[in-house]
Amino acid sequence: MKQLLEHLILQALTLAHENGAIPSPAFPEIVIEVPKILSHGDYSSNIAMTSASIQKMSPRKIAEAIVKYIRDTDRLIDRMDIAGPGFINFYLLPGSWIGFLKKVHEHGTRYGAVNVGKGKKIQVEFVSSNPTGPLHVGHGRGAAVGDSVANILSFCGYDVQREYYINDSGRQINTLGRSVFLRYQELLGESIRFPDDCYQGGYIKEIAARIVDLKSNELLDQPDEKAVMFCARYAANLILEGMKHDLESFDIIFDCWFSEQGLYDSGKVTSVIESFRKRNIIYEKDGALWFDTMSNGDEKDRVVVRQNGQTTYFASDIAYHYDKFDRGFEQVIDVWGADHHGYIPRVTAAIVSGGYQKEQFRVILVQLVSLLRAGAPVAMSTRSGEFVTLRDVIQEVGKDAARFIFLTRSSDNTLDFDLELAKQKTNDNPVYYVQYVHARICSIVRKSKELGIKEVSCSDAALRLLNTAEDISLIKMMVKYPETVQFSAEMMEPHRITFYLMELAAAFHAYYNRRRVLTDDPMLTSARLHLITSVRQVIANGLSLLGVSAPESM
RNA sequence: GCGCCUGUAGCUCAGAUGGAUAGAGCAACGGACUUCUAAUCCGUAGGUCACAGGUUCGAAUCCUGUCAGGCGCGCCA
Repeated sequence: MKQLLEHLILQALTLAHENGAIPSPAFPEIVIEVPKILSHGDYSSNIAMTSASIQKMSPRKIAEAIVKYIRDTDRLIDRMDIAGPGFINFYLLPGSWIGFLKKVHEHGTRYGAVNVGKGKKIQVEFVSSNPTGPLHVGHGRGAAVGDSVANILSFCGYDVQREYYINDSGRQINTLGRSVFLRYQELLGESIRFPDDCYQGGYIKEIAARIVDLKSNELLDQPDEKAVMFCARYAANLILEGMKHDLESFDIIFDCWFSEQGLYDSGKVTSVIESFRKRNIIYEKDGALWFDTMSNGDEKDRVVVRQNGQTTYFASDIAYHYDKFDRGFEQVIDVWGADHHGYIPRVTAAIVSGGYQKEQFRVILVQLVSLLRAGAPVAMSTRSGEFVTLRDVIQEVGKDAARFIFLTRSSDNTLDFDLELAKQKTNDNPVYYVQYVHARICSIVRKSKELGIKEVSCSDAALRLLNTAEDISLIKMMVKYPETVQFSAEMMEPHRITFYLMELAAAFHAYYNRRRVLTDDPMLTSARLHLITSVRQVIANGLSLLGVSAPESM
């Protein structure tokens, strides 16, 4: 609809200029918006005001010229007003809405899909938690955001790949191995001293116990280094399997689990460093190798090879991001916890050094989650190993509630996740509010079938009966859906879908309480069935972008 | 000290490209089930958009500064 009005206005401007009503053929971008106040029309444009300085005319005069030259060939517009400082307000004929309503059923599960991606290969990397301990709520938020962004992009025509980067090399993995090996020794009766910098959680003991079952006391006879290595590999694999399992029960399936160690094994890390050396963008200082990130916007240069000869995490991360582009992705999205934000300039710098555009790389920062129970903070300490895992949360509140709640805030904001609230079936917990719409409509449809009403395609004459304020406002809400999806895709902000769904749900519940769907008038009944099944379709489509189910009954 | 995020109703938060009278939900108060699911709806009340300047026809939105809270500033990941 907006595009249509844009077209009409452009046409009017051109005509007005040709007929000498306005002097300049230069027109600013035409913006159509839905006024906040109903009495300001169905749509409005500020084009007359933005043109004022170019045309050197008063906004109202320009507006008059535009209105005069609008050629409404499709008979959509009831009337046009010029209001306030120069807004042009459009009031549509009630019948113009039915064309938009029909589109919902026409496009079905694809309704709302705007092809902005045009097949562009894009990768979304998210979660990427170190395999040194179970996933917690914070990872859950990253998972919900990443997966939903991937859903939305894919829906909008991007060729999307979901990837999980496994940090299976380096010091943390070694620490994991040491932690497990110590517990292993402890289980076999040796007296140990368990250092603070080792992983304290109970899961370490469980893993050690499994190794005892598997290997009995064999590892004790091996050199420590070898035993630690075995424990590290074994534990990391086990933890990774657990994460896969947890993520699957969160309905998240990755296309690729990418190993950091693999970058070392294939020599990619060393070859990247070698190429930097040849290009003189890497230099030696204080016995370490530094990469020049400062000339590309970082606040200082960064070490890639330490004094002790070991590469840093940054080194493999450079190789990793180059590898992404080598694999053909035109754009690369990383979903990170906000505590890593300081890392963005150096990775961006590395990407620019590699000859890529900085626009090809985008980080979605997700702020912290605080876990609460009935308003009181739940103690979370990785150090003591006492924390509520993502698995616990899913088990307690359910996948749908968890995913929905993670997406009820913009990622820029911290989020309080209250376990008691998430379980409650009230308005405080909007998942059910939205899902209830779907279930309610399914129930009406079931009822209609019991009454012998067949869901046949509905005539235009019947649809024209949808002319009450409630009917029109529901249809308007649905017309807004594709715009919402598109904007959500462009901004990579899934919470916009969440808020939209809550708004649509409110409009439907209001409708339900004021208008009966199943009436004595067969024509009206079929029209309203058509209307509400459209709402059901949009709710289902939106929920699927969030990764939340649409139940047929509740 | 520097960087990033946040500051909007009592509480939790929406407010893209600057637009008309700043919106929801919760909590409070008053109503609506002989009728398609009351996990619902309707109504009332609630605001110096942290503060101070600036930009312009017009600012919650853009710029500068200040204040408050969070996060980060390793040859850790």
